[in-house]
Amino acid sequence: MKLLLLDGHSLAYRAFFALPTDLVTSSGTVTNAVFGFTSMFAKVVGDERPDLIAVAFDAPGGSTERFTLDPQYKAGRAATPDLFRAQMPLIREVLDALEIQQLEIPGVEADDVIATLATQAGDQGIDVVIVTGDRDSFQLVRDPHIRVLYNKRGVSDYALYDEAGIVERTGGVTPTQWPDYAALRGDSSDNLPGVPGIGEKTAAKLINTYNDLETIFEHLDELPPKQRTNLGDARERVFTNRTMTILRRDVNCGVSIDELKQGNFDREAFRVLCNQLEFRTLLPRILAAVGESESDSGSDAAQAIAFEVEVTRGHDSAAALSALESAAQHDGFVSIAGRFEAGAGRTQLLGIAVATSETAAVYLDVALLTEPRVAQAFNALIQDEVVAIVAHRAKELMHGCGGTPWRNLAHDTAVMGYLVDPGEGKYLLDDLVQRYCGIELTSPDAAVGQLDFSGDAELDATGREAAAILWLVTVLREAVEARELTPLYERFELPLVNVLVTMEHTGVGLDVEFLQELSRDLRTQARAAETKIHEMAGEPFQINSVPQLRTVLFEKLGLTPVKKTKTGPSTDADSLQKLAEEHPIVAEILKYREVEKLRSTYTDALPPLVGADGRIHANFNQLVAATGRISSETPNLQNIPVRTTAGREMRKAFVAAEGCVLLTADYSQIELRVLAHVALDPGLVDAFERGVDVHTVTAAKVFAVEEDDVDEFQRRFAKVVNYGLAYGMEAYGLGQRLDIPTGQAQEILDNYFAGFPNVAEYMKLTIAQAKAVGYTTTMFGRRRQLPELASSNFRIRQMGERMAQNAPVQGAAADIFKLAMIDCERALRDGGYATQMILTVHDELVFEVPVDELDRVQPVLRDAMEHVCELRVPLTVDMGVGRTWADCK
DNA sequence: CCCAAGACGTA
DNA sequence: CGTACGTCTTGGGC
Repeated sequence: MKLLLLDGHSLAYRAFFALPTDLVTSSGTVTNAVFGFTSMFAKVVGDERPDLIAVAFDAPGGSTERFTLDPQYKAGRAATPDLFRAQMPLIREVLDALEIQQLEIPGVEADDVIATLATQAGDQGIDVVIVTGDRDSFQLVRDPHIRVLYNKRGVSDYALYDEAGIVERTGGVTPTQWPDYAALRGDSSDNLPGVPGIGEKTAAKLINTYNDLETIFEHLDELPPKQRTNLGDARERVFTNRTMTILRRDVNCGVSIDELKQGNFDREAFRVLCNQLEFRTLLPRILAAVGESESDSGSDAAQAIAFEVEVTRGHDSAAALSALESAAQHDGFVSIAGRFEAGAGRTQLLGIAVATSETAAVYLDVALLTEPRVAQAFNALIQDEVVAIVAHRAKELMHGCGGTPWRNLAHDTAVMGYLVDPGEGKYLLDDLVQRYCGIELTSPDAAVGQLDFSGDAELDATGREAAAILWLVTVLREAVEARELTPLYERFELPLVNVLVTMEHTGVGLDVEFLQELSRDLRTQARAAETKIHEMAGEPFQINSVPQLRTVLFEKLGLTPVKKTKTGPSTDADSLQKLAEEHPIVAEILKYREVEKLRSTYTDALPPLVGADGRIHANFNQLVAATGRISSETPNLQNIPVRTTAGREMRKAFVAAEGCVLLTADYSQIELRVLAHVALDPGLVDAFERGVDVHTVTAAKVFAVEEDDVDEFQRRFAKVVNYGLAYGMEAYGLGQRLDIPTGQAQEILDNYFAGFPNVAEYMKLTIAQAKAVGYTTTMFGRRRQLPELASSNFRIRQMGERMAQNAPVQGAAADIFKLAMIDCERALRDGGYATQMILTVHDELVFEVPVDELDRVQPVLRDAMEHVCELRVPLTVDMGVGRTWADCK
């Protein structure tokens, strides 16, 4: 006998956030949560085949009991988005149609209902599986009968926990100990504060050592001083937390266990409902999972989505040759997956798998690939303009294969995943395959963790990846197309992969000796500052340590705190600046910070990253920034100092190769120009068309003076306003920034919006539109999902509004810039230039140019950049030339 | 070896 | 109480 208990609210909520809200019926009903929940339901029912099922829902008011104990319970929690709430009745309707028992007990949460039923059933020797995304259910697990099927994330990622599983997952905490553990750790989503300094790890350790809260508090004296005081202070809170976390097992549910049988449902009625919801693929899955499907024999096949891949290993060059040659003849997508020693793209490639069908792949060891004839065949494959190559994170694979671009790259599934939801995060192949295709990529062998000494499992995995990419391509193409992202994908993102791989492969020359000398100099300066600081403080201490610095400044020397962080007064540069008058130590600290920052982040961190070729090869990441920008890591070459004189020195270390110079090309005020274009503001457009300084024009409007009479001070204010605006800045922030009263800042803003009325209008419209659809769009169609806008939490919603104002502007600038990179690269290639693009910094490109082609290439690049697209205002590019980056002025 | 917090570099 | 990033040091802990 098996009972399945589902937490309806928790699962539906997970589904809602896992799936895009543009899952709508043709009549406009958003169905992502219904679809996701039903899909989850079909999967677990199909997998578990329970005899009894019940779905519990939270009572509308929540738990009366917990609320009485702590009025703050679940306070501050984002109200359920309207789009979600509207779908709950539909979920109930689906379950009704399936004749599944639903329980909603007034004054009680779903958890407690489940706890009660699970305990009753367990006592009767019935096997219970609890399906939920709420970890508090872990306390219910009891061998051998009660287990939790925990929804880790998304709609298809689950883990089934028995007692041992819980212990393993939590780092030693047993189900019985769960409430004590959770009480220490707190629960931010339920607004139960934990103990400062005690996170999951520490809580688990304490529970492991002392077993329960009572014992911990009896042995406080054995703990480190910090923990002791923190625990002591939080004592009452912690015990309340525990009471709140313990689930009730005495709820009067009004049903007995044996009544939780699925009723005889009306298949036709259900079919009609599915049609209304436009669940085409779901209908057969549900029917297969629940009760016998139409054709009994086919039921198993329908629910388990088979993903068998036959991976063969090419053992010799003949096998490799024939595999590569037949791939080259293939009339359709050819997918390639790579296996790397460690990090993809940055370490040795061990082998590749090639697939031309969704069920078979060939794995080739890198040793084979280096044999001349095989290498030739492989090169033919990746360079052949007719063959359509698809890959996942193609750029990394290209690096593994020698760092040259693949002109026949037809698709990159990671890039598509990014475009569909650029905030999602990692775009792991197995995640995408699971989400979009409903397929478990990990092979059954790997899943059970079999030890494997032959390495065959890894080859197998690479082969499966190659095959899975072919599954994914089709589905993602549809997803991209459905969101009208195809032009952006084909014209911008996909060609960019080749530009980036070339740029990363080329790298930038670094003068290591220069940096080492600079490092010595900085170290001396730091020492000098350090000595003075320690003298003035009257004792030596770690200046880099914020807690220690706080003690010295605000306790010992009695300085006045300016602003606070959540752990104490802030010591950031802004605050310290304001304290400079109070004590001479402040200036020295600022100095110390400055030189130490430069030393640790630049002069000392960069040289170890230089490759065998004497150059730095950063990783320019196309898939991280939610707005569409490119980011740079290991190292970050997009934050090399430039604002201060001392900082700018760093740029002298970035040097052109022998016979070359560096050429920088940066868009002048690209974001403001984008704003002028999209807002179609006459004042802004006019300023850019006249080619005058936009900050001066702004200053004239804001301070009501003639443009000729604007002074430096007014211009500086105007500049802050201009940029702050694109970030959704308000009066308070502007005031802080300019060190003026909020009222005065408000006046400036009012004047601004009076002077540029369309900007105000545009911002309002943008926010309203984003709220209506749940995402923003750039002028080139790039989307950014903004779930924050649906939050009931004021602060989060406001943050969402600022992001909504910024994303279309920053994003469009990024779009334009990416197009410029592509066009520049093409111009260089078509013109047969030896010039290389080596850096990209949001609105600036750096090229390495052979001296003898500088005069010819400069206008070519300028033209490519300035005419990359047609805006209502001109795009202008400033260029600089020099031996080092610092000299490019 | 890992994590969080705070600080700070860039556009 | 201004967006978007990546990296460093500390301090605590595993």
